[in-house]
Amino acid sequence: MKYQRPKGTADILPGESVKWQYVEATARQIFEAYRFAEIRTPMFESYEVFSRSSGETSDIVTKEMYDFEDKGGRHLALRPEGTAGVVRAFVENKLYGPEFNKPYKVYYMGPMFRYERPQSGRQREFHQIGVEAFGSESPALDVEVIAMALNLLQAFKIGHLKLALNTLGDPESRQAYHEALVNYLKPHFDELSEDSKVRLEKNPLRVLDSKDKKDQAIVKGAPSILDFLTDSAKAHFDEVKQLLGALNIDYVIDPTMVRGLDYYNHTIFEIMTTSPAFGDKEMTVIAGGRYDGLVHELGGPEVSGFGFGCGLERLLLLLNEQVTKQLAKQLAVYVVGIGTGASEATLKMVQAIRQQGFSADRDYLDRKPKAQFKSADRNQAAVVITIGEDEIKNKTAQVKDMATGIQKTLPVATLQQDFQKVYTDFRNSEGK
RNA sequence: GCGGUAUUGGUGAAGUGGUUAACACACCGGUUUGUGGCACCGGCACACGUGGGUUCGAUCCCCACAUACCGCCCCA
Repeated sequence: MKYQRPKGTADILPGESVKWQYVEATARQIFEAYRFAEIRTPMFESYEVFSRSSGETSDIVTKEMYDFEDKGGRHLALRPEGTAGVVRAFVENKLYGPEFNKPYKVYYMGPMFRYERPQSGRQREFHQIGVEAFGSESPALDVEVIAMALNLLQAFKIGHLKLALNTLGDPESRQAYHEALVNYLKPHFDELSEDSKVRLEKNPLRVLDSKDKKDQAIVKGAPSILDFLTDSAKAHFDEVKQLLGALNIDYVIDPTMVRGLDYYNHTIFEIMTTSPAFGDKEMTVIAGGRYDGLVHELGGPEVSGFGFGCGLERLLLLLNEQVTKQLAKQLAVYVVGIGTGASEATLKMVQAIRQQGFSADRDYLDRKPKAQFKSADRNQAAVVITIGEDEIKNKTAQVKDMATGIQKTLPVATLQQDFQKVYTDFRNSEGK
């Protein structure tokens, strides 16, 4: 094959795209119930928007960004995640101004790009649905957004959900913990895996997340972030837990959960699920948290933020057949033309029906009636209209209800002027 | 970026160093004249991811590359 799509990208074909439309439409519905409004930001931004927000040393910035110089010498990057661009837009458009509702709540959906090794549910161009809420430090906001994330997944009937919760505390808590963790790990340095030795230098919290057995044994004895929270950080987290309880939302505290992006603090969460699609292993579908310093970091005032990102490809892998089956679009009318002379009449008929708001299709390959009926059947046509020489002569057409097999002869004029009536008449007779 | 597995028609796949690359599904056509199912018959691979090499000869052996999938890193 001469041309192939770039590594890690996908063509979303008809049949697949209906699922995307369904997921996107459902998400919009839910978000709007929570009063989030859509924001659309560019697919690429100035490189610094991402390097500043995600952290200069984060993996995303150092090895996964698609960055390039444009013809004007600007250093740009394809967005690897959604939050940074939204925050930039929030600041640039001064959405923190007094005339806007607080919290300022937005959602987005679209492609993201990360240069990494593709795997199931993980691509170089992938899609996220995400939300951000700015301007409230209330734990109630944390909980509401988490609840919305759960709502989203529940709307798709995805089971085996697990909400994992942790807090990174405020900068003060974080620094104290950072120190304690490093002090704990240093004496074990030689026992750590090669990966973790590097992590200890770059981002010690990552060691907590190691999949290496020996590392995990060491981590077991490590201090917990929860013991290093300042009073206010602890109060925030306690309130979050209490409110989740008030909504009867189950969660598990995972003090070893960390984040790939540097901008998070306080509450962080992940929603995971197990599915055959991921080899029955746990896979994170939604992840998010609080990022109180980020708006300021990107040049805005001290405005807090809370949001999450949802991996669409991963979500799609979880949609079960029951949900997707009912998505097939039914064809209202298939027009069968018999004989070469019928093409004009057939064309006029499909056009007239389409103009009345119904879907209509026909044959374009001069196939025999039997083959045309087969197509009608395959397309799940509700009604077939047949036009042959006799019908043309008499200005009539055969109209057949495919479910019952009942066929009537009707004037062409009726079909072209009031197909709605014909259609509902058929539907009613089916009910009986 | 590292390690592993895979790559045959529209799809699922079988197969061998050597004249015709199984089988099934799908699709198209037919089984007499204008109607959806079933049955039966027939058709359907510029040749086995791409490029090199070994060989008298390779889809089957070797190398490189590409892509997919799995594990690691990381992550949605």
